[in-house]
Amino acid sequence: MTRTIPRPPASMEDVALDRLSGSLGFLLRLAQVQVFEAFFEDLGQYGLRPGEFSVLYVIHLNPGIRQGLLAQRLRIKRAHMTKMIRNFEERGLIARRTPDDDRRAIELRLTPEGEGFVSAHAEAFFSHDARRPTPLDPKEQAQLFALLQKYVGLTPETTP
Amino acid sequence: MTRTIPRPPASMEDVALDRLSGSLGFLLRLAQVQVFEAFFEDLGQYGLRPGEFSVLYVIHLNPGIRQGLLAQRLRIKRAHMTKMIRNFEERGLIARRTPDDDRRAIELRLTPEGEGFVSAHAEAFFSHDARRPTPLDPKEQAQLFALLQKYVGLTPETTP
DNA sequence: TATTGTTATACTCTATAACTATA
DNA sequence: TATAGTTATAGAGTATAACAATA
Repeated sequence: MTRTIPRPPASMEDVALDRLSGSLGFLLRLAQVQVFEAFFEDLGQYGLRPGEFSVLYVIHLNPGIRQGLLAQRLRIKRAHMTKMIRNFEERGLIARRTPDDDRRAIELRLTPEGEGFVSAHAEAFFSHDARRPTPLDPKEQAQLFALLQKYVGLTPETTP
Repeated sequence: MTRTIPRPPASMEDVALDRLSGSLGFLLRLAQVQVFEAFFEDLGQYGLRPGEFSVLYVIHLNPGIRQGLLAQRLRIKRAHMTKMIRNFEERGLIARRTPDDDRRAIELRLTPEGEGFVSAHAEAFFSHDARRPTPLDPKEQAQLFALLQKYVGLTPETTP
């Protein structure tokens, strides 16, 4: 019986991960880093950030949506949403309005400039996934989408 | 032809996401927030954080691994890894050693305390996924793992 | 009393670049 | 000249709690 003295790994492929490669959180993190890296490489030059674009896009789809509901849906903390929204307002991309029936609330809409920003970048944003070569074939990609959507409790709206 | 005036959404389910629900980055973010929330709810009381545990676990599996290689494998920035490692050293969980053949480098090993920490928490950490009820059945979960592993370029080590 | 949004603070992680000591 | 790790700084995102205005 020979006991192997472990030699330190010399390259990334050498590094043992064992059960870590079966941890959902770990895999999601690696995947997200990879996706974001590709995203910035591709679209960072336009000053387009995924979180920001998502917020504007959802306001575009849901004119008059309240800040809190937007934060809840996108899983962004209310306090952070306040800062993002103020930033957008300063850039002239959104307009805020207090509705008469609840003067605590704030309804959000895109300004014409905001609509312009969204339509100018929507194609680049949404076709990004498709343009990137991935190790997954189209069928596997569709499966991955479906599983993630189910996992997070979203019914696929794009493929009804 | 009636043109519907869009009414602001009143609840999360009402919020239209359209093509956003087909964006990989968006889905990964939602999934990760969900997983991390569940993780902290479950294991936060032990001061166990996913990133930290992963680092210790990988050192445990790969004694003598260099800091840079560790950072590369876990996709943690080198500058940030320096801080994490120093923190672990201050807590007595890891030991650093400069090898003779390359005095620039630093080899990392767990101290007995570090080994104790890892073995004390490994079961809780790795069984976390399994204990959590998810909307996915076991077969779907296995599929999701396999697809994510393939996406990030990991061969499944746990199920060879 | 509870809710909507705001403010303030602190912490984590990231991004970047300049620095040291070795090679 | 290049590499391994360090330091410093700035920024994004998050977590938390206290607060004002309104319901």
